[in-house]
Amino acid sequence: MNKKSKEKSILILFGEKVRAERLKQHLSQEKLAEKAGLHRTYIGMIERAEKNITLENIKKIADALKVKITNLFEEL
Amino acid sequence: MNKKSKEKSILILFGEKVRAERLKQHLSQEKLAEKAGLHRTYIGMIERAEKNITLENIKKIADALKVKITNLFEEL
DNA sequence: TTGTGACTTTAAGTCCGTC
DNA sequence: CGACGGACTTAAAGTCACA
Repeated sequence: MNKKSKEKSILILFGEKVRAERLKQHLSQEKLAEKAGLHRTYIGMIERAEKNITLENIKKIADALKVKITNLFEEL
Repeated sequence: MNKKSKEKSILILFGEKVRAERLKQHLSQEKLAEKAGLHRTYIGMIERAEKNITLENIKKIADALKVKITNLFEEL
């Protein structure tokens, strides 16, 4: 899986969801990273769909945002 | 993340969901692997929660099972 | 048909920084 | 605050032989 591939993928949709929810709560990437126990640069990479996130980290982010995982995949 | 850790995690719940759905459709791990474009043993590892699956592979499996991703996280 | 250990390759994920 | 890069460590991806 190439880091630079442009396919309109689930990763992009997921990143958009995370960003939208983060902004709605007025959190910086740094704050969200802190809450999720992840690194600040990594949150940015997820939002830009540069990394293929694992299930456990999906859960950490969902928890940090206080949303259900299903909310992050709504129209899928 | 230790392969042997016993934490009742999201990985276990996900594996159970996949197995339940696979059996409901009377598919072998091998058949599902073929449909998903993944390896036979890998599907087994996912069902037994030995691998922290990434989002793209979650999608492949959901597609192969013809279910929505949200269905695989229903009561989360 | 599935589980498991061993294994190599690739990518996830961290941490430093600059713009 | 966020995008992005380089270098790095750890873990996932992916495969195999055999139980």
